Amino acid sequence: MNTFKQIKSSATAARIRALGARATPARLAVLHLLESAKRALSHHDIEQALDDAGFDRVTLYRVLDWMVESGLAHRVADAQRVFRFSVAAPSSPMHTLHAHFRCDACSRVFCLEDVVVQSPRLPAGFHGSGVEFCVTGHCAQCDGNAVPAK
Amino acid sequence: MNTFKQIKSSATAARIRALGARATPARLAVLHLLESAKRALSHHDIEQALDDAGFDRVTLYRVLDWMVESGLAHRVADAQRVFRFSVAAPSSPMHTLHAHFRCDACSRVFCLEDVVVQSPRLPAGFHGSGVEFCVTGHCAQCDGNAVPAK
DNA sequence: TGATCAAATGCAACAGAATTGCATAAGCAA
DNA sequence: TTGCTTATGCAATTCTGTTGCATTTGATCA
Repeated sequence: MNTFKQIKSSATAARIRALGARATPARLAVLHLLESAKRALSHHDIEQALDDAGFDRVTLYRVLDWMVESGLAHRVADAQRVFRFSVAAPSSPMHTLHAHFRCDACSRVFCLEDVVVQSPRLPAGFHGSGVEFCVTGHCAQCDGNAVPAK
Repeated sequence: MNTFKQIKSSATAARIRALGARATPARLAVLHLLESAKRALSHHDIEQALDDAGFDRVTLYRVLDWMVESGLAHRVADAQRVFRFSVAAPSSPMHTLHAHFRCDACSRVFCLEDVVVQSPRLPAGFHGSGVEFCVTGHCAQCDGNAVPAK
């Protein structure tokens, strides 16, 4: 397992400093976690995954807020009205054409990378700047299983 | 303003009784309100709109739960992780192909009646049963105004 | 009408997610 | 290493929604 010292000079740390922010352990850990996750994580997921490091709950909230503000991550409210976070694709011009899949059984949220979302025609006077698109159903692990995955 | 007596035998009341439920003042009031609203209302919106009647907070929550259960209304979690409710179109087979517009300025949610949403292709093993589609931006009243509409 | 009874309500307490204030700790530039 | 600004940790609070339970009431039937 990497210590803070070891990853302090990593590309991730440089990316954080390039934004004018400090490369702190909490930011490095959360960013690494989100980058390695294939799905959108809740604050609770992140807290459990980084339990060893012992970050304060509020610190994680603030790191996530900062990531969303600086464009490193997306934030969506899931059906249980809990925020979920996923890394923003660096190439994506706006984090607006993002699609998700939420499993009704295990409540996990997956990013649908290759789904193209187009904005529909809107009523007169309305101007759209972003689109949220979420499909619900059963994920590959839960489909056909009585017991939800993990 | 209509008294409870006056609207007790209305078509709305009959619709409620047809579902095997009692036509109570709270249900009539909420149903009337949602039917006359052009947008999805939060519990807070509803509480304020029906302030005169003095319904308890919990009663409104339970009426809304009942409406969703019996198919009279849709419920979605908005970007601020607040539930919003809108009447279900009686003809609509499933409340899955529903599209919304959320104003970034005033946070109100509008129903986009005529937008057709189709489910995208999903990864192997995934099975979708519903779709949520929400466009964000500025509504007709807030567009170009510095101060958000009410 | 009036009695009856399950369904609905009101009140209080609770629960979970997220935010705010403030004193302390720590990253990083000089 | 020093100093300053940013980030963190802790406690308390807000906001949204839920649960338990005693009381009231809508609708049925005599």
